[in-house]
Amino acid sequence: MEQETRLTESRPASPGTLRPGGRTAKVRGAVLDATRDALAETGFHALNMDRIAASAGVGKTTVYRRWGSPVGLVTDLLHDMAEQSLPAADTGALAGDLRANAELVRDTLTHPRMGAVFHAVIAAAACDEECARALAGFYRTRLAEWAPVVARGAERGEIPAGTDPVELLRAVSAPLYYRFAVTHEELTGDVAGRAAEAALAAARAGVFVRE
Amino acid sequence: MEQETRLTESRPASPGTLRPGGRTAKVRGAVLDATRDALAETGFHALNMDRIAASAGVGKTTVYRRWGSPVGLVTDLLHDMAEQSLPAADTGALAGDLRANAELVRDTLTHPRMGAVFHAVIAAAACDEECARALAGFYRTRLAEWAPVVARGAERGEIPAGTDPVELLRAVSAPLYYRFAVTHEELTGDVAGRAAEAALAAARAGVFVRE
DNA sequence: GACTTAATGGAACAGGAGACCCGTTTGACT
DNA sequence: AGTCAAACGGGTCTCCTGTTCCATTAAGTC
Repeated sequence: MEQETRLTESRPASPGTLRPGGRTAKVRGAVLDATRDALAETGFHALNMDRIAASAGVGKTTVYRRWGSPVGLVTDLLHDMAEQSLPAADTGALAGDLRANAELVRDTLTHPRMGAVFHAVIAAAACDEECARALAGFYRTRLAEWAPVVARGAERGEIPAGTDPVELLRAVSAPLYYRFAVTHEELTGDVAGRAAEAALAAARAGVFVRE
Repeated sequence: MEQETRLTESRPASPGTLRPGGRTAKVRGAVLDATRDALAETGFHALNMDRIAASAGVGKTTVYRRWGSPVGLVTDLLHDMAEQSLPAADTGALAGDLRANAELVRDTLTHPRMGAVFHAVIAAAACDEECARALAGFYRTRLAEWAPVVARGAERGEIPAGTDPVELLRAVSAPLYYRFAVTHEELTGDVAGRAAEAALAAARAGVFVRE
């Protein structure tokens, strides 16, 4: 409860936003790096503010003041990730583009460092409303970046006109995230391939046409 | 770290397994009920061993001894859920059965009490290996219960022979869990319907045929 | 280059989580 | 019914988490 008030009042105009100079940015970089390391090594449940402060070479007061809690750290990590965007593929055929998208998701989730971060983000989002909103926003922008790929496919007539691009892209991601977050199965190349194929087959059948 | 040793040494032959008599079972029931309540009210991050003990009317020593941590509580809750199984549908047509499956998943995840439990379980599984295994086992049995439904559909020729039943069922669940756990979007009836339709379309196209 | 103020960091402090000890209760077995 | 062992529960103690206070450092501004 006090966690929630701290987060909502410290995020919009928190320390670091009014004076985004050299030191403040360095502190944030060091803390977020330390957070990534800690997540990769010991996971979200062991995320400890004091240890983060120590390994980032920063006063623990600062960490508590600016981030408030492990969930706050992960949420900020998410904001940081949202700022770096990767370009979408363009192989000339929708099947290839969707396959590339599925492989990108797979690579991210199986990456030893990134995978741990995503596990943490999902756990944190299940605990905290604000983190959930940040996560939703992250995927909204990520999917929007790839939407033109689907639109081009529709123009080429590979899928029915009126197909909802984002809905199709969600269908590609869903099987991968389902295995990653829910059943914790291994993400093989097969799984990614089938995710792309299944989504495309459904799109061709008109399941994602917006009425 | 000490959490891990405690869990591994207390779960396989923990108190309560050697003497599954009246009191022990009552204590477990009360504690798991209190856990469900707490999850529904305040979520996983606020799960507090002392408060659980108090609201279950049980000594906190007992809760610490038998479950060790919030993750342990949620893991046991999961074991408890795994024991109650619901019968699979049989509408006579695969499309209807898959739709029923999707609706069942949707009802579970949107159920105010159950939804909170699933959020907690997913968060706990992201933190703890043993909980992740328990969750994986839960879905293995759940999906196995529905596999005959798909097999009947294949016999009726509604999908290609050789279609992997579990793979098809995963495809139905995936979009729902993706929205539930990752993007935290609302699970409308539309979403469930499209999940079933898309999975069936992909199956008809032969995407889930085991080579 | 001096001034103002945001941000940092060290130290001390309070509160609560979690472990331990040991007496009590209760189920299982004869 | 009586015995034994297992599980429960109250009380206590310790250590860690998170907060507060204040001096120090360094951005931004003139």
